[in-house]
Amino acid sequence: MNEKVRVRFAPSPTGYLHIGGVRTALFNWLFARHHKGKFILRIEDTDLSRSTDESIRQIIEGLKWLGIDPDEGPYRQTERRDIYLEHIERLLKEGKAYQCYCTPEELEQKRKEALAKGEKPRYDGKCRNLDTPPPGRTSAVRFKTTMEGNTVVDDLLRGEVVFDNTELDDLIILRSDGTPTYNFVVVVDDATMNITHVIRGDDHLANTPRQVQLYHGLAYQPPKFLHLSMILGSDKARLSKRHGATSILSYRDTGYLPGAMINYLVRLGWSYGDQEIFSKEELIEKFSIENIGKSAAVFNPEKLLWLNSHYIKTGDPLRLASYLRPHLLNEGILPESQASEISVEEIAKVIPSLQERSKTLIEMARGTEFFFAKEIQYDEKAARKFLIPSIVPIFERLIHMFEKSENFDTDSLERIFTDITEKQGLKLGKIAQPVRVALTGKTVSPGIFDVISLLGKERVVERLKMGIRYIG
RNA sequence: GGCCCCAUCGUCUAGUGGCCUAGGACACCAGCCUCUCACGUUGGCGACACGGGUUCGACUCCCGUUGGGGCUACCA
Repeated sequence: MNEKVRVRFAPSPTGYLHIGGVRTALFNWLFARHHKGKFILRIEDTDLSRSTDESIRQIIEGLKWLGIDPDEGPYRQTERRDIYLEHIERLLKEGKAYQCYCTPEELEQKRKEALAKGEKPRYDGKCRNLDTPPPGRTSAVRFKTTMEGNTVVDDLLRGEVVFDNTELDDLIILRSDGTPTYNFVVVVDDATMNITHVIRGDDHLANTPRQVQLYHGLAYQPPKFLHLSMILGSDKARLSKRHGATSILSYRDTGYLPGAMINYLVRLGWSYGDQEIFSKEELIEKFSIENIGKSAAVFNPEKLLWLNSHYIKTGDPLRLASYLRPHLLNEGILPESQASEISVEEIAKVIPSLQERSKTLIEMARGTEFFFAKEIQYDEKAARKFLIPSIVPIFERLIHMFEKSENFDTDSLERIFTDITEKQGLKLGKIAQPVRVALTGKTVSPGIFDVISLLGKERVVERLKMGIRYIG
């Protein structure tokens, strides 16, 4: 690993960027950063019919949100067509590949027959030694696979994985429409981009012997391989839409912090003793292949939530404020005009009062309503229960005390409340709840002294008076 | 079906032949704290898939079984 490390993340833009892909990207990125190497983003868009620009946009946006920044790319395979054709030409010239005139329909037919007989469907090599091409047919190009002996994949995680070459067949490297196929371009790309380590999902392991043969055919040195185990859903099936949100951006949009996401994902398949919490810098320093696990991991939303709440709890209010702003807008707490104008400093003021009681930024956004709302709405049940005539004298007393109080910090406020509860022989709860409802409209809020202090004398007095008017 | 990978609490994992009466974290349950909701805190529940070897000694090594996952396309 003293050579310059070059790794890549190579998603296909055929849907949203999902959790599993992000974990792969993260491991590649950490590996590159740890070894001071390069992390390259490459879009595998050889399947024209399924690739979309929207998907590419989402991949880039998702990685950006998480701070998984590429050093090179995004490269797009559709832009590297000439390179692939050159390589195909070379194989053809060297007799290592050949034109295949079989139609997809014929192939499909043969596959069905093989399956029906309980055999493994393999290409029968019909066109392999054809002297005269059948007229009027388009052709695809197949690679001449070596079918004797075996191919060994040397995997950094799993050791030597041996495949019997009789399991393989001549794979198509150029479709009849002139576009190259995945197993071929991935080899050409990784070779020509000087990728040193291919770290990717387990689902690619079984295709790797084909790729190894291609490396040999092309006279390229294969990279080191490392196949990560999959991330599964709660039913142990491969993670998919059925398991709920799997798009990385949906986590951003539902109030998760990128640091929490990274911290969660890295622990799916990697560990460092008993440690659970890692900063990015720490991960870069500590990440190593030796501590990657071999077994598949089940995605556990509860633990992600816990990590998110941890990061909210311990986060810097100013930083949290910038993440909170879009949710303030989305939740309708602040109108668009105001949301863009208000400073992070202003937003950050309320945040400490909510850090301990918010598991997501959405929860936090909702919790700020008392602070940002011009006029508060009473929750009907709360008002009926707590805004009752017997509380009016207390409110009046509080208004009086607040108005003559010079300090409005939580300590001074607590003294005012203690004074009242002692004189009246009441428990704090007896007056805190009605005050809470008068000030926030709800029975749930940050600590009452925090609420009062944050709101400031003027608004507190105003809302208490409004409460009195409501009662009377 | 064939081939390949994997196997410690419900979940993520520590464990690299004696340190294990198997540790931590999430979740769950109970107590404490308390102005609401939370936070916090204390305790509890809870696993080496099974069967054979190897060894003085296996969670750790080997084989098999079972279970799960992946691949088996002119998808990636």
